[in-house]
Amino acid sequence: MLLSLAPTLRPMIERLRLRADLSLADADAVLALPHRRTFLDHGTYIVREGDHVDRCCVMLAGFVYRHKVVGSGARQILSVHLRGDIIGLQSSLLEQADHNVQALTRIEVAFIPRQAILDLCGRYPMVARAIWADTLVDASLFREWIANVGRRTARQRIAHLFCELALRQEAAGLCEGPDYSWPMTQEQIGDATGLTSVHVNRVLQGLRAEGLIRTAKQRVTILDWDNLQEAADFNCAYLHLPEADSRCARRPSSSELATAGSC
Amino acid sequence: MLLSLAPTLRPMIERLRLRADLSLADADAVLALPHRRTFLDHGTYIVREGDHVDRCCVMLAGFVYRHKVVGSGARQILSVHLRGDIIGLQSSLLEQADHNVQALTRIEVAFIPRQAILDLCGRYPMVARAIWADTLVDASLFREWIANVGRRTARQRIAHLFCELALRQEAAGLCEGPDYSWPMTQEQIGDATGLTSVHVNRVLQGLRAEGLIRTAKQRVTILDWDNLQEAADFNCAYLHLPEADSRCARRPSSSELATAGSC
DNA sequence: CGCCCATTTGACAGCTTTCAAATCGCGTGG
DNA sequence: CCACGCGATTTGAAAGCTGTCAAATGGGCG
Repeated sequence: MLLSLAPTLRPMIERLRLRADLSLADADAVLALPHRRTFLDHGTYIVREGDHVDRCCVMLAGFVYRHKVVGSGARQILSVHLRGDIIGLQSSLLEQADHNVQALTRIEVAFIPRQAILDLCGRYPMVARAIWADTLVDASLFREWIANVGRRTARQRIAHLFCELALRQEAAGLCEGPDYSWPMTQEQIGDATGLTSVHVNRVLQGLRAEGLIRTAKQRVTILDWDNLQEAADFNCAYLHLPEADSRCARRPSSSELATAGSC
Repeated sequence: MLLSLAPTLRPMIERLRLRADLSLADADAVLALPHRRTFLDHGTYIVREGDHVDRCCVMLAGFVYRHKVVGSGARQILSVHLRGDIIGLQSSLLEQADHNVQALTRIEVAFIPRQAILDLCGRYPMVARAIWADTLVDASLFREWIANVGRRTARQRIAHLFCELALRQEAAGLCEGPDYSWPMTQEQIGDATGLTSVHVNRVLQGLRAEGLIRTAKQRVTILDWDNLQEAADFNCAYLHLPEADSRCARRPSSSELATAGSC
């Protein structure tokens, strides 16, 4: 059942299995994809706006973020990505990249040639469907972010970002209780939520004072999930996580998590 | 070369041809898709958040918009769609719809069963690739909108919306000079840009006073494209319109358009 | 002619931004 | 082990863009 030889791309399989029912043959074909595994330092650009990209990138460890720079020089972060996420498909099917992708932390990734992906999709329809579905989930997150920066208060936006990254880390099997890694500075939180770092700082102080979160260096502890979720106006449906359906509206509290063994 | 029988889905072919090189066989297969053509009144919901959707929808005429409603009751418009756009693929590959799709005007659409699309994609890889690429362009627009509501001023956001819809109408072959149909009320412009209708009204007055645009009922005239584009911080690269490459950074002025015959 | 929705207008409150400047945290070098 | 350096976090005060709340005006349609 589990695959043997150098399963570098296993995070990719795990992800695609969430998006469609893959047969063993499908999974083997994915694992057999040609790829180059590498480590990259914090700050490294994976894609630059305007680039012509001919490969995609599977996240194995660490965090990256997509962003755009507007005319005034301000930066807008568009999404954050972690283990299992597949990025750069956009850029590889389209003419040129319309945004930047940059490492938020030191990362481990696998680069897969664009043509290998296209060939795979041509021969394994269910894999194609899974990858396509994954890009559609990507788009769903973008839509939620539009609503987040467009119609929520600063407090809600920031709390929402915490909820999203926490749940996605859980889904990727990265969590250990209510404690999550937190790769963003306050300035980056601002760039993700359309706020200034100064204001982010003040809102963060509020969330801490209310006992919703606790921050340490590079980590965050969610002390009160229920209230944080409410403060965030967060509904995880947009993440399209299978089996999250029932747990979603009211996700298990931190204490329940310990016994549920889901982490 | 041109196709004969009831080419209801021709707008879809024209769109997909922008996304990939389709053979005649590919095109015929698309035109042969089973579908139901219908007219729907302004305000009709095509997809509701939470729906389980089993069809997609090709726009033939009129405008629709996607939107979400946040906890406070405020609405955020996520995108506007016109002739040739294919919507509801998101909802048909994923479990349930994460946003609403509603008619902005009276519209003409063709509904295609989800399974027919999946079958088609399985048998015609280039069609699959074209449709996939089209959904990726969709995602690109979402990303630009995140940057728009997140990091631009009210004036830029609104001007940007005008630029986008103008260029997309041109690309769809809907325009007749610098005069475009404009299906949105000021309140809807606000919902699309994260502003209130009151403020939209004031900004609009500014744009008119500066001679950038002129609005009539349901229509807008772009009087000074170059300056509107500059006021909008608009760069059309994110639309991924073929051949717009060179015209993009500096698009032909209104006067040039008349002689270029591009409309 | 009258209703209803969209557009305007005014005054005022307020959430966020700006602009500095101080403090903190932490890896590095002496 | 401690000083240094630099980025990240905090803090303060003041300005400003945008929102809020009404109310008036305008335009289209039955």
